[in-house]
Amino acid sequence: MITKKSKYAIKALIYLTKQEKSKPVLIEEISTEEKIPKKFLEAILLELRKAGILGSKKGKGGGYYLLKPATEINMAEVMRLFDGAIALVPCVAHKYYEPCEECIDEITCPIREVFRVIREQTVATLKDNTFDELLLKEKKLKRYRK
Amino acid sequence: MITKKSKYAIKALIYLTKQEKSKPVLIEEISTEEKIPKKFLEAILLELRKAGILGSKKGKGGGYYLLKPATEINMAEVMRLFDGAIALVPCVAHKYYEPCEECIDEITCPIREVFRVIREQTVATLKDNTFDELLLKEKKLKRYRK
DNA sequence: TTATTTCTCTACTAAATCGGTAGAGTTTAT
DNA sequence: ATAAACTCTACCGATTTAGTAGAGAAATAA
Repeated sequence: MITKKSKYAIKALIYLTKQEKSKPVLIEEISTEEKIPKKFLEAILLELRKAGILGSKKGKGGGYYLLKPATEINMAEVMRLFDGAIALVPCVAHKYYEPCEECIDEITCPIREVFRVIREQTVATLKDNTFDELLLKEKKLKRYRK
Repeated sequence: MITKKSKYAIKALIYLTKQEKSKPVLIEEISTEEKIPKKFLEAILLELRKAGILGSKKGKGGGYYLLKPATEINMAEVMRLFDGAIALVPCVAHKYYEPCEECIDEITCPIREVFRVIREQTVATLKDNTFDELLLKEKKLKRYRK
């Protein structure tokens, strides 16, 4: 399962994607609109800023805003930031590779093969979903509901 | 990430798949051969028995054995048993569905759409991998190494 | 029938992670 | 100078993970 941090981060980024670009949005506003505990959200937005995804401005008229266009931020990037590896076993992780401690022979491990495929599928899907794509999806879903 | 319990369970099942069927194998043997802590493995095998995947026999000549043919046990089943939902968010889980607490509108949630696709891909891959398929994969990998 | 073998069950525990909260500090605009 | 905002450090309770300990029950063999 994904952590709440990741889910909150994705929601906050969707919210920011909807705004007029470069206009800073208050933590407070995102917190109430998206129902994310404010203090927790603070930490999340800070991490997104340190990762170069968001920019911030202090003082009156301050807040957070997207640094990159929404076409260049995807779900894989965000999830890796907050949850670490996307892979289900460390030995097939890309950015966070580690041998499985209890593994006897990585090269001939059939479990590894399966999880390698799953990781590739998952990462591909997450990368396809940039934040503008997510907005598009939401619009489509809202049309269908009517 | 998958838990060690799941990984150990899969390894133990692969080991049992390799044995002459219906011949019980000692916990001790699986533990030393697959390098799984014995006491921990006991709990795992017990759970597999309660799930109807393994049978057991007590006393001398006892041990654990597969109850179903290896073509009818797959990785999805095992992982669900030990780790619960395969989905990355509860709202797209199949066997373990729960609404996301912080979700405002499930029907128009674009995040949900993405995770629904990922869950479908992952489950399909895990289901394809029955234990006889895993054995086959291992054989192929061993051939290639030579 | 008694000893031995082997699985079964309950209870505990140490460490890590998750999902936060508290509060002081720093920067910027007015 | 003051108020508005983000920034940073430190903490905390609950849950989960990865085990361990030890007694019990059933089956077999002597």
